[in-house]
Amino acid sequence: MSTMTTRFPPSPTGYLHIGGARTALFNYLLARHHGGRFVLRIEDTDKARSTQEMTNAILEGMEWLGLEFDEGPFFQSERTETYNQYIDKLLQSGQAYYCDRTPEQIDVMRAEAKAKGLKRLYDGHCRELDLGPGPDRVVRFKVPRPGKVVFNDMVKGTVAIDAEEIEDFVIRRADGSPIYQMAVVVDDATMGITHVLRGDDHLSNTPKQIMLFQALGFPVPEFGHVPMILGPDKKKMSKRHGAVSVMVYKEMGYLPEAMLNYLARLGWSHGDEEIFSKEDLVEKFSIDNLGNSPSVFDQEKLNWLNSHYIKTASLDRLAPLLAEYLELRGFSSLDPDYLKTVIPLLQPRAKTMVEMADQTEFFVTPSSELSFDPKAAAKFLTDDAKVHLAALLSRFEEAPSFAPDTLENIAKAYLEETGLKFKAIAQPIRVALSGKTVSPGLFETMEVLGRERSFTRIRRAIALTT
RNA sequence: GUCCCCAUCGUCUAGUUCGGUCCAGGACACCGGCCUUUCACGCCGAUAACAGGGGUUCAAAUCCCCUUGGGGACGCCA
Repeated sequence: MSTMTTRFPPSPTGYLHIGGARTALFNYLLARHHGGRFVLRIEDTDKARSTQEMTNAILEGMEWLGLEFDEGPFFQSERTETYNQYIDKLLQSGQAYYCDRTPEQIDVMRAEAKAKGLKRLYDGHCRELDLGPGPDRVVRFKVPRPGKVVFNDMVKGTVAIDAEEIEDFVIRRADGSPIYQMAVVVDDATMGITHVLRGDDHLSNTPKQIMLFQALGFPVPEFGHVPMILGPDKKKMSKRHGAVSVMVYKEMGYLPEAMLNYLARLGWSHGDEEIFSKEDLVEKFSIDNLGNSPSVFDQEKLNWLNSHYIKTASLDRLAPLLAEYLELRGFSSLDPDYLKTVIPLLQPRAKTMVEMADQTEFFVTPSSELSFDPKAAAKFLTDDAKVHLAALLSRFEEAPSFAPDTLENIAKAYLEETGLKFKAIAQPIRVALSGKTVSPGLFETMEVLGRERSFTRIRRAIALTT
């Protein structure tokens, strides 16, 4: 029994999107779970649409998610000769043939077939013509007829397709370059791929590929087709929702561990469990637990997972990350130790790192530049409130310690003397400190800001003319 | 149109392999309440599904058939 080997074969004609990322994850997990190998192969046989930029983007996405591969990346564009050798083999053995029908002629043929209500498959015009090589001639695979391809899909069970449903498909273009189906089969065979786990959309390619494996005398790998991920409209994902680079999820403030966890649970489950680390997934992943109906991408659940991971992440992890997001909005050379005192106040409040960055802003904005939200100031920094702020300020200045408890006791003592309710002073203090009506707990905030910032800000609030 | 795949709460799903323990469990979201200095967190609670119809059976979410619905594929794209 050879080592289990899986692969992820993206085409560099687009970014690594949600669906691709999940496919990569499942293949990664399958290989890791069984102690096998995971191969990355870049399928760039379509020269016109493949770019280096996309290849880099895909690599970046996989790195972000932590999907390390054991071999590759291999590039199909560098293996043209190999593919052509196998195509020639097929030609020599009479399992493939040249065809001189032009794309235009084929189009006409398909249109006519459609008009007559027939299958719009290539009609096999050149199948028995025994044409030799020539300019503008493609090579087509001679689908064995009559015939039937039956295979046992790892997730869907037995799938059977009649050869009548499959046309003599092109395996080499007129320009001499090999086509996807050929490249995939040769690669999977020569790279020792034992298990092919991919999206549902490839199900109809499978019989073609199996025929190719057989014609070439290669062992046929195991196939598994995972249901697709749908958008909220239950249609195939569009740019509107997940069909963008997974890196935009990083930009939106998602943690890779949340993304990984979410992706794993889309179409896969392990009893009632919801939280899985990458290690958990490697340990628990099994094809048997894959679902077989399409699933809808739900950002709300991703949000929940993300806030979970934000709440449980270490300060050492979060501080540099937060600094990155803050830097994007112009805050540079921030003190990591200061951020580490801010973060605990924000962990239960931020669903994303972007939100955390939002909420961190007033902590890192220099007090002299802090602006007060006009509405908040008008409502809470009244003349009345300023009197109390001034009184409280002088008491806070005398505080023996700046611990939340101490501060709170000072405030309470003041309230008792004046007969005021906490609510009367809470928002004014908050607006003074943060410029806004929303912030973490007042006294924790003061502790983190420290004496100097706190006092400066309260003084500025008192001095503010509204 | 043809072929293939799929069908449990709004969403992700458990349960389907070996029908009974399921008047269907968990999670997210939503709603209500508690906590409370704002916003969150947290805690408690509620609403919510076996697409429909036929079978088989003492018994069906689980097996079979049909209908309906959804998805995918039909390229000298991958």
